[in-house]
Amino acid sequence: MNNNIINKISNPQYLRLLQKCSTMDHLKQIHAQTITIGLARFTYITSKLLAFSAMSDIDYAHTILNQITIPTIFDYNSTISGYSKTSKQEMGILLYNKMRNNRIEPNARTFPVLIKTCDCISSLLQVHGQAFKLGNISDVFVVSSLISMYSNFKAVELAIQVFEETSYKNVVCCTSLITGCFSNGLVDEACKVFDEMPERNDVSYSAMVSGFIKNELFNKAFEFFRQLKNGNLVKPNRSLLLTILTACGTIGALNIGQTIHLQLLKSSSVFDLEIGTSLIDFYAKCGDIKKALDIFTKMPSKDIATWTSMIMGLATNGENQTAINLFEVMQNKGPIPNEITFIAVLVACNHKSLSTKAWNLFGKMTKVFNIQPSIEHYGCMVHLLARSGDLKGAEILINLMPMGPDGAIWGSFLHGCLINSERSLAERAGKFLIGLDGGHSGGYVGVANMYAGIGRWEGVIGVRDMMVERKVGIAPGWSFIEVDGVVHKFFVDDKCHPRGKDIREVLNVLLTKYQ
DNA sequence: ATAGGGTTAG
Repeated sequence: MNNNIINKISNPQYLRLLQKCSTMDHLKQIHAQTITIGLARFTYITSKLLAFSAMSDIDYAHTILNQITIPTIFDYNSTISGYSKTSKQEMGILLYNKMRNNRIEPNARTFPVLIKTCDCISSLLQVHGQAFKLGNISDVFVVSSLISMYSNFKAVELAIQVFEETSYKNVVCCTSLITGCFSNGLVDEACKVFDEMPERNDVSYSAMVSGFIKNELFNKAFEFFRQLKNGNLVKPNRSLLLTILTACGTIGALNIGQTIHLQLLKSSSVFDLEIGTSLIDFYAKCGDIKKALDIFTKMPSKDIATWTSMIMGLATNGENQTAINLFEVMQNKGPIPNEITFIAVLVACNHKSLSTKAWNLFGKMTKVFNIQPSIEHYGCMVHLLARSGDLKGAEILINLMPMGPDGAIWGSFLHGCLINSERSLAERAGKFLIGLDGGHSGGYVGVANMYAGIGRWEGVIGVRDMMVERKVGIAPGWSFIEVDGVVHKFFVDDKCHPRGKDIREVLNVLLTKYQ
Protein backbone atom coordinates (compact mmCIF):
# COMPACT_ATOMS: atom_id res chain seq x y z
CA MET A 1 0.00 0.00 0.00
CA ASN A 2 1.21 3.45 -0.91
CA ASN A 3 1.45 6.06 1.82
CA ASN A 4 0.21 8.82 -0.44
CA ILE A 5 -2.91 6.92 -1.18
CA ILE A 6 -3.85 6.41 2.43
CA ASN A 7 -3.05 10.04 3.29
CA LYS A 8 -5.63 11.36 0.89
CA ILE A 9 -8.22 8.76 1.74
CA SER A 10 -11.81 9.81 2.42
CA ASN A 11 -13.96 8.11 5.03
CA PRO A 12 -15.96 6.00 2.59
CA GLN A 13 -12.72 5.00 0.86
CA TYR A 14 -11.19 3.97 4.18
CA LEU A 15 -14.30 1.93 4.91
CA ARG A 16 -13.96 0.14 1.58
CA LEU A 17 -10.32 -0.54 2.36
CA LEU A 18 -11.31 -2.24 5.62
CA GLN A 19 -14.06 -4.21 3.95
CA LYS A 20 -11.51 -5.66 1.53
CA CYS A 21 -9.43 -7.13 4.38
CA SER A 22 -9.73 -10.87 4.25
CA THR A 23 -7.30 -11.66 7.06
CA MET A 24 -6.47 -10.16 10.42
CA ASP A 25 -2.86 -9.66 9.27
CA HIS A 26 -4.07 -7.42 6.49
CA LEU A 27 -6.20 -5.43 8.93
CA LYS A 28 -3.25 -5.08 11.30
CA GLN A 29 -1.12 -3.72 8.45
CA ILE A 30 -3.71 -1.08 7.70
CA HIS A 31 -3.91 -0.26 11.40
CA ALA A 32 -0.13 0.26 11.54
CA GLN A 33 -0.21 2.56 8.52
CA THR A 34 -3.19 4.43 9.91
CA ILE A 35 -1.10 5.26 12.96
CA THR A 36 2.10 6.18 11.05
CA ILE A 37 0.25 8.52 8.77
CA GLY A 38 -1.58 10.20 11.63
CA LEU A 39 -5.04 9.14 10.54
CA ALA A 40 -5.60 7.50 13.91
CA ARG A 41 -6.27 10.86 15.55
CA PHE A 42 -9.64 10.94 13.77
CA THR A 43 -11.84 9.11 16.23
CA TYR A 44 -14.13 7.83 13.51
CA ILE A 45 -11.27 6.05 11.78
CA THR A 46 -10.08 4.24 14.90
CA SER A 47 -13.65 3.37 15.88
CA LYS A 48 -14.15 1.81 12.48
CA LEU A 49 -10.95 -0.22 12.86
CA LEU A 50 -12.09 -1.36 16.29
CA ALA A 51 -15.51 -2.40 14.98
CA PHE A 52 -13.91 -4.43 12.20
CA SER A 53 -11.40 -6.17 14.47
CA ALA A 54 -14.11 -7.01 17.00
CA MET A 55 -15.76 -9.25 14.43
CA SER A 56 -12.81 -11.59 14.02
CA ASP A 57 -10.18 -10.94 16.73
CA ILE A 58 -11.64 -9.72 19.98
CA ASP A 59 -8.30 -9.60 21.82
CA TYR A 60 -6.89 -7.29 19.19
CA ALA A 61 -10.04 -5.16 19.34
CA HIS A 62 -9.67 -4.87 23.10
CA THR A 63 -6.09 -3.59 22.73
CA ILE A 64 -7.36 -0.93 20.35
CA LEU A 65 -10.00 0.03 22.91
CA ASN A 66 -7.32 0.31 25.59
CA GLN A 67 -5.29 2.63 23.37
CA ILE A 68 -8.12 5.09 22.92
CA THR A 69 -7.89 7.85 25.56
CA ILE A 70 -11.62 8.42 25.91
CA PRO A 71 -13.55 5.67 24.16
CA THR A 72 -17.04 6.56 22.97
CA ILE A 73 -20.20 4.57 23.40
CA PHE A 74 -19.63 3.25 19.83
CA ASP A 75 -16.28 1.79 20.87
CA TYR A 76 -17.73 0.08 23.92
CA ASN A 77 -20.69 -1.26 21.96
CA SER A 78 -18.40 -2.71 19.28
CA THR A 79 -16.14 -4.40 21.83
CA ILE A 80 -19.03 -5.79 23.90
CA SER A 81 -20.56 -7.06 20.65
CA GLY A 82 -17.28 -8.80 19.84
CA TYR A 83 -17.24 -10.49 23.24
CA SER A 84 -20.82 -11.67 22.79
CA LYS A 85 -19.59 -13.90 19.96
CA THR A 86 -16.73 -15.49 21.93
CA SER A 87 -16.33 -17.70 24.95
CA LYS A 88 -14.98 -14.90 27.13
CA GLN A 89 -18.50 -13.74 27.78
CA GLU A 90 -17.88 -12.50 31.30
CA MET A 91 -15.88 -9.65 29.73
CA GLY A 92 -19.12 -8.05 28.54
CA ILE A 93 -20.33 -7.03 31.98
CA LEU A 94 -16.81 -6.11 33.09
CA LEU A 95 -16.55 -3.69 30.18
CA TYR A 96 -20.00 -2.34 30.86
CA ASN A 97 -19.03 -1.59 34.44
CA LYS A 98 -15.80 0.05 33.30
CA MET A 99 -17.80 2.15 30.88
CA ARG A 100 -20.20 3.29 33.60
CA ASN A 101 -17.26 4.17 35.85
CA ASN A 102 -15.99 6.38 33.04
CA ARG A 103 -19.41 8.06 33.08
CA ILE A 104 -20.35 6.89 29.60
CA GLU A 105 -24.11 6.41 29.28
CA PRO A 106 -25.25 3.21 27.55
CA ASN A 107 -27.73 3.57 24.71
CA ALA A 108 -30.35 1.35 23.08
CA ARG A 109 -27.67 -0.50 21.13
CA THR A 110 -25.69 -1.40 24.22
CA PHE A 111 -28.28 -3.70 25.72
CA PRO A 112 -28.92 -6.23 22.92
CA VAL A 113 -25.21 -7.10 22.81
CA LEU A 114 -24.76 -6.90 26.58
CA ILE A 115 -27.68 -9.29 27.02
CA LYS A 116 -26.00 -11.71 24.62
CA THR A 117 -22.85 -11.77 26.77
CA CYS A 118 -24.72 -12.95 29.87
CA ASP A 119 -23.46 -16.39 30.83
CA CYS A 120 -25.99 -17.21 33.56
CA ILE A 121 -29.43 -16.26 34.73
CA SER A 122 -28.20 -13.98 37.51
CA SER A 123 -26.12 -11.81 35.19
CA LEU A 124 -29.07 -11.68 32.81
CA LEU A 125 -31.37 -10.50 35.60
CA GLN A 126 -28.80 -7.86 36.52
CA VAL A 127 -28.58 -6.56 32.93
CA HIS A 128 -32.35 -6.71 32.55
CA GLY A 129 -32.60 -4.52 35.67
CA GLN A 130 -30.16 -2.01 34.20
CA ALA A 131 -32.08 -1.83 30.91
CA PHE A 132 -35.28 -1.30 32.86
CA LYS A 133 -33.76 1.42 35.05
CA LEU A 134 -32.36 3.29 32.07
CA GLY A 135 -35.59 3.13 30.10
CA ASN A 136 -34.54 0.78 27.28
CA ILE A 137 -37.02 -1.91 28.08
CA SER A 138 -39.60 -1.20 25.40
CA ASP A 139 -37.04 -1.37 22.58
CA VAL A 140 -37.92 -4.36 20.37
CA PHE A 141 -34.27 -5.29 19.98
CA VAL A 142 -33.83 -5.47 23.74
CA VAL A 143 -37.04 -7.43 24.14
CA SER A 144 -36.15 -10.07 21.56
CA SER A 145 -32.70 -10.65 23.00
CA LEU A 146 -34.12 -10.90 26.53
CA ILE A 147 -36.67 -13.45 25.34
CA SER A 148 -34.10 -15.65 23.64
CA MET A 149 -31.59 -15.43 26.51
CA TYR A 150 -34.15 -16.21 29.22
CA SER A 151 -35.20 -19.20 27.12
CA ASN A 152 -31.58 -20.31 26.76
CA PHE A 153 -31.27 -20.38 30.53
CA LYS A 154 -34.44 -22.50 30.78
CA ALA A 155 -36.35 -19.58 32.34
CA VAL A 156 -39.05 -19.67 29.66
CA GLU A 157 -41.66 -18.31 32.08
CA LEU A 158 -39.60 -15.11 32.34
CA ALA A 159 -39.35 -14.99 28.55
CA ILE A 160 -43.13 -15.24 28.32
CA GLN A 161 -43.49 -12.52 30.94
CA VAL A 162 -41.23 -10.14 29.01
CA PHE A 163 -43.20 -10.92 25.84
CA GLU A 164 -46.56 -10.25 27.48
CA GLU A 165 -45.43 -6.98 29.00
CA THR A 166 -44.40 -5.70 25.56
CA SER A 167 -46.98 -3.72 23.64
CA TYR A 168 -45.28 -3.76 20.24
CA LYS A 169 -44.63 -7.36 19.28
CA ASN A 170 -42.96 -7.61 15.90
CA VAL A 171 -42.09 -10.71 13.92
CA VAL A 172 -38.66 -11.06 15.56
CA CYS A 173 -39.96 -10.96 19.16
CA CYS A 174 -42.56 -13.57 18.28
CA THR A 175 -39.96 -15.80 16.59
CA SER A 176 -37.71 -15.51 19.66
CA LEU A 177 -40.52 -16.70 21.86
CA ILE A 178 -41.47 -19.50 19.45
CA THR A 179 -37.90 -20.83 19.56
CA GLY A 180 -37.80 -20.35 23.34
CA CYS A 181 -41.03 -22.28 23.88
CA PHE A 182 -39.94 -25.11 21.58
CA SER A 183 -36.56 -25.51 23.22
CA ASN A 184 -38.28 -25.78 26.61
CA GLY A 185 -40.84 -28.30 25.44
CA LEU A 186 -43.80 -25.86 25.32
CA VAL A 187 -45.08 -26.96 21.90
CA ASP A 188 -48.67 -25.74 22.25
CA GLU A 189 -47.52 -22.32 23.44
CA ALA A 190 -45.14 -22.02 20.48
CA CYS A 191 -47.98 -22.87 18.07
CA LYS A 192 -50.24 -20.32 19.74
CA VAL A 193 -47.66 -17.54 19.32
CA PHE A 194 -47.23 -18.53 15.67
CA ASP A 195 -51.00 -18.52 15.02
CA GLU A 196 -51.44 -15.12 16.61
CA MET A 197 -48.46 -13.29 15.21
CA PRO A 198 -49.21 -10.33 12.94
CA GLU A 199 -46.94 -11.43 10.10
CA ARG A 200 -44.73 -14.41 9.34
CA ASN A 201 -41.55 -14.64 7.33
CA ASP A 202 -39.05 -17.30 6.28
CA VAL A 203 -37.31 -17.17 9.66
CA SER A 204 -40.51 -17.78 11.61
CA TYR A 205 -41.28 -20.80 9.44
CA SER A 206 -37.74 -22.02 9.91
CA ALA A 207 -38.18 -21.74 13.68
CA MET A 208 -41.39 -23.76 13.49
CA VAL A 209 -39.82 -26.55 11.46
CA SER A 210 -36.73 -26.91 13.66
CA GLY A 211 -38.89 -26.55 16.79
CA PHE A 212 -41.08 -29.48 15.79
CA ILE A 213 -37.99 -31.54 15.03
CA LYS A 214 -36.48 -30.70 18.43
CA ASN A 215 -39.66 -31.99 20.02
CA GLU A 216 -39.74 -35.08 17.83
CA LEU A 217 -42.93 -34.03 16.05
CA PHE A 218 -41.57 -35.00 12.66
CA ASN A 219 -44.83 -35.15 10.77
CA LYS A 220 -45.78 -31.69 12.03
CA ALA A 221 -42.46 -30.40 10.71
CA PHE A 222 -43.09 -31.88 7.28
CA GLU A 223 -46.68 -30.64 7.31
CA PHE A 224 -45.30 -27.12 7.68
CA PHE A 225 -42.78 -27.72 4.97
CA ARG A 226 -45.49 -28.92 2.59
CA GLN A 227 -47.60 -25.85 3.40
CA LEU A 228 -44.67 -23.75 2.30
CA LYS A 229 -44.17 -25.69 -0.89
CA ASN A 230 -47.81 -25.66 -1.94
CA GLY A 231 -48.98 -22.22 -0.83
CA ASN A 232 -47.34 -18.94 -1.57
CA LEU A 233 -46.74 -18.08 2.09
CA VAL A 234 -43.02 -17.44 2.09
CA LYS A 235 -40.36 -18.56 -0.31
CA PRO A 236 -38.30 -21.39 1.19
CA ASN A 237 -34.92 -19.72 1.21
CA ARG A 238 -31.52 -21.31 1.60
CA SER A 239 -31.63 -21.27 5.43
CA LEU A 240 -35.02 -22.90 5.50
CA LEU A 241 -33.90 -25.59 3.07
CA LEU A 242 -30.84 -26.20 5.25
CA THR A 243 -33.10 -26.49 8.31
CA ILE A 244 -35.26 -29.07 6.56
CA LEU A 245 -32.24 -30.98 5.32
CA THR A 246 -30.87 -31.16 8.87
CA ALA A 247 -34.28 -32.36 9.97
CA CYS A 248 -34.20 -35.06 7.30
CA GLY A 249 -30.83 -36.21 8.60
CA THR A 250 -32.13 -36.35 12.16
CA ILE A 251 -34.94 -38.69 11.25
CA GLY A 252 -33.32 -40.47 8.34
CA ALA A 253 -35.84 -39.20 5.78
CA LEU A 254 -33.83 -40.01 2.70
CA ASN A 255 -36.54 -39.34 0.09
CA ILE A 256 -37.53 -35.91 1.33
CA GLY A 257 -33.90 -34.95 1.83
CA GLN A 258 -33.06 -35.85 -1.73
CA THR A 259 -35.70 -33.48 -3.07
CA ILE A 260 -34.22 -30.74 -0.89
CA HIS A 261 -30.80 -31.61 -2.29
CA LEU A 262 -32.10 -31.00 -5.82
CA GLN A 263 -33.81 -27.77 -4.79
CA LEU A 264 -30.64 -26.52 -3.14
CA LEU A 265 -28.61 -27.23 -6.24
CA LYS A 266 -31.15 -25.32 -8.32
CA SER A 267 -31.43 -22.32 -6.03
CA SER A 268 -27.73 -21.88 -5.44
CA SER A 269 -25.25 -21.72 -8.27
CA VAL A 270 -22.23 -22.50 -6.10
CA PHE A 271 -21.77 -25.66 -4.10
CA ASP A 272 -20.92 -23.73 -0.99
CA LEU A 273 -19.53 -24.83 2.36
CA GLU A 274 -22.70 -24.94 4.41
CA ILE A 275 -24.78 -26.72 1.80
CA GLY A 276 -22.03 -29.24 1.11
CA THR A 277 -21.43 -29.89 4.79
CA SER A 278 -25.09 -30.40 5.59
CA LEU A 279 -25.44 -32.72 2.61
CA ILE A 280 -22.52 -34.82 3.89
CA ASP A 281 -24.11 -34.94 7.33
CA PHE A 282 -27.50 -35.78 5.86
CA TYR A 283 -26.35 -38.63 3.62
CA ALA A 284 -24.13 -40.06 6.36
CA LYS A 285 -27.00 -40.04 8.85
CA CYS A 286 -29.20 -41.79 6.28
CA GLY A 287 -26.51 -44.47 5.93
CA ASP A 288 -25.49 -43.54 2.38
CA ILE A 289 -21.82 -43.10 3.20
CA LYS A 290 -20.77 -43.48 -0.45
CA LYS A 291 -22.85 -40.45 -1.46
CA ALA A 292 -21.46 -38.50 1.52
CA LEU A 293 -17.89 -39.31 0.48
CA ASP A 294 -18.70 -38.41 -3.11
CA ILE A 295 -19.87 -34.94 -2.07
CA PHE A 296 -16.88 -34.56 0.24
CA THR A 297 -14.36 -35.27 -2.52
CA LYS A 298 -16.14 -32.99 -4.98
CA MET A 299 -16.27 -29.99 -2.67
CA PRO A 300 -13.82 -27.33 -3.93
CA SER A 301 -13.16 -25.92 -0.46
CA LYS A 302 -13.69 -27.55 2.91
CA ASP A 303 -13.57 -26.10 6.40
CA ILE A 304 -13.27 -27.80 9.77
CA ALA A 305 -17.02 -28.53 9.93
CA THR A 306 -16.85 -30.29 6.54
CA TRP A 307 -13.98 -32.54 7.64
CA THR A 308 -15.59 -33.17 11.02
CA SER A 309 -18.91 -34.16 9.46
CA MET A 310 -17.15 -36.60 7.17
CA ILE A 311 -15.10 -38.14 9.98
CA MET A 312 -18.19 -38.43 12.17
CA GLY A 313 -20.19 -39.91 9.27
CA LEU A 314 -17.55 -42.59 8.63
CA ALA A 315 -17.26 -43.34 12.35
CA THR A 316 -20.99 -43.85 12.83
CA ASN A 317 -21.26 -46.00 9.71
CA GLY A 318 -18.78 -48.58 10.93
CA GLU A 319 -15.87 -47.24 8.88
CA ASN A 320 -13.75 -46.68 11.99
CA GLN A 321 -10.33 -47.03 10.40
CA THR A 322 -11.25 -44.90 7.36
CA ALA A 323 -12.41 -42.18 9.74
CA ILE A 324 -9.11 -42.26 11.60
CA ASN A 325 -7.18 -42.24 8.34
CA LEU A 326 -9.13 -39.22 7.17
CA PHE A 327 -8.24 -37.47 10.41
CA GLU A 328 -4.56 -38.14 9.67
CA VAL A 329 -4.97 -36.75 6.15
CA MET A 330 -6.63 -33.68 7.60
CA GLN A 331 -3.64 -33.04 9.84
CA ASN A 332 -1.37 -33.00 6.80
CA LYS A 333 -3.40 -30.89 4.44
CA GLY A 334 -6.54 -29.72 6.18
CA PRO A 335 -7.69 -27.27 8.82
CA ILE A 336 -6.73 -27.49 12.51
CA PRO A 337 -9.02 -29.87 14.42
CA ASN A 338 -11.33 -28.42 17.04
CA GLU A 339 -13.12 -29.92 20.05
CA ILE A 340 -15.90 -31.40 17.91
CA THR A 341 -13.41 -33.05 15.54
CA PHE A 342 -11.95 -34.86 18.54
CA ILE A 343 -15.39 -36.09 19.55
CA ALA A 344 -15.79 -37.48 16.02
CA VAL A 345 -12.42 -39.19 16.00
CA LEU A 346 -12.94 -40.61 19.50
CA VAL A 347 -16.26 -42.01 18.33
CA ALA A 348 -14.24 -43.61 15.51
CA CYS A 349 -12.04 -45.30 18.14
CA ASN A 350 -15.02 -47.10 19.61
CA HIS A 351 -13.65 -50.51 18.72
CA LYS A 352 -11.79 -53.06 20.81
CA SER A 353 -8.61 -52.76 18.79
CA LEU A 354 -8.49 -48.98 18.89
CA SER A 355 -8.28 -48.05 22.58
CA THR A 356 -4.53 -47.37 22.43
CA LYS A 357 -5.20 -45.05 19.51
CA ALA A 358 -7.90 -43.35 21.58
CA TRP A 359 -5.52 -42.67 24.48
CA ASN A 360 -3.03 -41.38 22.00
CA LEU A 361 -5.53 -38.92 20.50
CA PHE A 362 -6.87 -37.90 23.88
CA GLY A 363 -3.35 -36.93 24.93
CA LYS A 364 -2.66 -35.16 21.66
CA MET A 365 -5.82 -33.11 22.03
CA THR A 366 -4.64 -31.49 25.24
CA LYS A 367 -0.89 -31.39 24.63
CA VAL A 368 -0.63 -30.55 20.94
CA PHE A 369 -3.90 -28.75 20.24
CA ASN A 370 -4.44 -27.25 23.68
CA ILE A 371 -8.10 -28.30 23.78
CA GLN A 372 -9.44 -28.98 27.27
CA PRO A 373 -11.53 -32.15 27.25
CA SER A 374 -15.23 -31.58 27.91
CA ILE A 375 -17.62 -34.05 29.52
CA GLU A 376 -18.44 -35.35 26.03
CA HIS A 377 -14.77 -36.23 25.39
CA TYR A 378 -14.56 -38.05 28.73
CA GLY A 379 -17.85 -39.72 27.81
CA CYS A 380 -16.40 -41.06 24.55
CA MET A 381 -13.27 -42.31 26.34
CA VAL A 382 -15.13 -44.02 29.19
CA HIS A 383 -17.53 -45.58 26.71
CA LEU A 384 -14.85 -47.05 24.48
CA LEU A 385 -12.56 -48.14 27.33
CA ALA A 386 -15.38 -49.81 29.24
CA ARG A 387 -16.64 -51.50 26.10
CA SER A 388 -13.22 -52.86 25.25
CA GLY A 389 -12.93 -54.32 28.76
CA ASP A 390 -10.45 -51.82 30.16
CA LEU A 391 -12.59 -51.02 33.20
CA LYS A 392 -9.57 -50.01 35.25
CA GLY A 393 -8.64 -47.37 32.69
CA ALA A 394 -12.22 -46.17 32.51
CA GLU A 395 -12.42 -45.86 36.29
CA ILE A 396 -9.15 -43.94 36.49
CA LEU A 397 -10.46 -41.51 33.91
CA ILE A 398 -13.75 -41.07 35.77
CA ASN A 399 -11.80 -40.15 38.89
CA LEU A 400 -9.68 -37.69 36.91
CA MET A 401 -12.61 -35.82 35.38
CA PRO A 402 -12.52 -32.25 36.70
CA MET A 403 -16.27 -31.78 36.15
CA GLY A 404 -17.33 -35.04 37.81
CA PRO A 405 -19.20 -37.87 36.08
CA ASP A 406 -22.84 -37.56 35.04
CA GLY A 407 -25.47 -40.19 34.34
CA ALA A 408 -24.23 -40.82 30.82
CA ILE A 409 -20.70 -41.55 32.05
CA TRP A 410 -21.85 -44.00 34.74
CA GLY A 411 -24.27 -45.50 32.23
CA SER A 412 -21.42 -46.22 29.79
CA PHE A 413 -19.32 -47.64 32.60
CA LEU A 414 -22.16 -49.86 33.80
CA HIS A 415 -22.78 -51.09 30.28
CA GLY A 416 -19.09 -51.95 29.95
CA CYS A 417 -19.18 -53.85 33.27
CA LEU A 418 -22.19 -55.86 32.15
CA ILE A 419 -20.85 -56.93 28.77
CA ASN A 420 -17.57 -57.86 30.42
CA SER A 421 -19.28 -59.73 33.29
CA GLU A 422 -17.74 -57.57 36.01
CA ARG A 423 -20.46 -58.05 38.59
CA SER A 424 -19.10 -56.28 41.63
CA LEU A 425 -17.95 -53.30 39.60
CA ALA A 426 -21.35 -53.19 37.92
CA GLU A 427 -23.04 -53.03 41.27
CA ARG A 428 -20.85 -50.13 42.35
CA ALA A 429 -21.50 -48.25 39.11
CA GLY A 430 -25.22 -48.90 39.54
CA LYS A 431 -25.18 -47.36 42.99
CA PHE A 432 -23.50 -44.24 41.68
CA LEU A 433 -25.96 -44.05 38.81
CA ILE A 434 -28.98 -44.21 41.09
CA GLY A 435 -27.38 -41.86 43.57
CA LEU A 436 -27.29 -39.14 40.93
CA ASP A 437 -30.21 -36.81 41.02
CA GLY A 438 -32.33 -36.84 37.90
CA GLY A 439 -35.52 -38.20 36.50
CA HIS A 440 -34.09 -40.08 33.54
CA SER A 441 -35.26 -43.66 33.52
CA GLY A 442 -32.32 -45.06 31.55
CA GLY A 443 -30.06 -45.33 34.58
CA TYR A 444 -32.63 -47.11 36.71
CA VAL A 445 -33.48 -49.52 33.93
CA GLY A 446 -29.77 -50.20 33.45
CA VAL A 447 -29.33 -50.96 37.13
CA ALA A 448 -32.45 -53.14 37.22
CA ASN A 449 -31.17 -55.09 34.21
CA MET A 450 -27.84 -55.47 35.93
CA TYR A 451 -29.45 -57.01 39.05
CA ALA A 452 -31.61 -59.22 36.84
CA GLY A 453 -28.52 -60.34 34.94
CA ILE A 454 -26.78 -61.52 38.10
CA GLY A 455 -29.91 -63.03 39.59
CA ARG A 456 -30.28 -60.52 42.43
CA TRP A 457 -34.06 -60.22 42.25
CA GLU A 458 -34.40 -58.28 45.49
CA GLY A 459 -32.17 -55.67 43.82
CA VAL A 460 -34.55 -55.46 40.84
CA ILE A 461 -37.53 -54.93 43.17
CA GLY A 462 -35.59 -52.31 45.12
CA VAL A 463 -34.92 -50.30 41.96
CA ARG A 464 -38.56 -50.58 40.86
CA ASP A 465 -39.76 -49.31 44.24
CA MET A 466 -37.32 -46.44 44.06
CA MET A 467 -38.62 -45.47 40.63
CA VAL A 468 -42.20 -45.40 41.90
CA GLU A 469 -41.16 -43.42 44.95
CA ARG A 470 -39.20 -40.87 42.93
CA LYS A 471 -41.90 -40.77 40.24
CA VAL A 472 -39.55 -41.77 37.44
CA GLY A 473 -41.53 -42.87 34.38
CA ILE A 474 -40.17 -45.36 31.92
CA ALA A 475 -39.51 -43.94 28.49
CA PRO A 476 -39.70 -46.94 26.20
CA GLY A 477 -37.23 -47.32 23.38
CA TRP A 478 -38.48 -46.24 19.98
CA SER A 479 -37.51 -45.97 16.40
CA PHE A 480 -38.98 -44.48 13.26
CA ILE A 481 -38.95 -44.67 9.52
CA GLU A 482 -40.11 -42.36 6.76
CA VAL A 483 -42.26 -43.86 3.99
CA ASP A 484 -43.57 -41.60 1.20
CA GLY A 485 -43.13 -38.45 3.27
CA VAL A 486 -44.88 -39.79 6.39
CA VAL A 487 -42.85 -40.57 9.50
CA HIS A 488 -43.93 -43.71 11.36
CA LYS A 489 -42.83 -44.03 14.96
CA PHE A 490 -42.70 -47.37 16.75
CA PHE A 491 -42.23 -48.08 20.45
CA VAL A 492 -40.92 -51.28 21.97
CA ASP A 493 -43.78 -53.80 21.94
CA ASP A 494 -45.92 -51.29 20.03
CA LYS A 495 -49.42 -52.44 19.10
CA CYS A 496 -50.82 -49.04 18.07
CA HIS A 497 -49.72 -48.71 14.44
CA PRO A 498 -52.73 -48.99 12.07
CA ARG A 499 -50.89 -51.60 10.01
CA GLY A 500 -49.23 -53.23 13.00
CA LYS A 501 -50.65 -56.63 12.16
CA ASP A 502 -49.28 -56.60 8.61
CA ILE A 503 -45.92 -55.40 9.81
CA ARG A 504 -45.70 -58.23 12.34
CA GLU A 505 -46.58 -60.81 9.68
CA VAL A 506 -43.79 -59.56 7.41
CA LEU A 507 -41.42 -59.50 10.38
CA ASN A 508 -42.23 -63.13 11.18
CA VAL A 509 -41.55 -64.15 7.61
CA LEU A 510 -38.22 -62.36 7.72
CA LEU A 511 -37.31 -63.88 11.06
CA THR A 512 -38.02 -67.46 9.97
CA LYS A 513 -36.10 -66.86 6.78
CA TYR A 514 -32.95 -65.32 8.25
CA GLN A 515 -32.70 -66.55 11.81
C1' DA B 1 -20.82 9.02 9.66
C1' DT B 2 -19.49 4.14 13.28
C1' DA B 3 -22.46 -0.13 17.09
C1' DG B 4 -28.15 -3.91 17.91
C1' DG B 5 -32.51 -8.80 18.03
C1' DG B 6 -35.11 -14.11 15.96
C1' DT B 7 -34.04 -19.42 12.10
C1' DT B 8 -29.42 -21.85 9.75
C1' DA B 9 -23.65 -27.07 8.58
C1' DG B 10 -19.98 -30.56 12.75
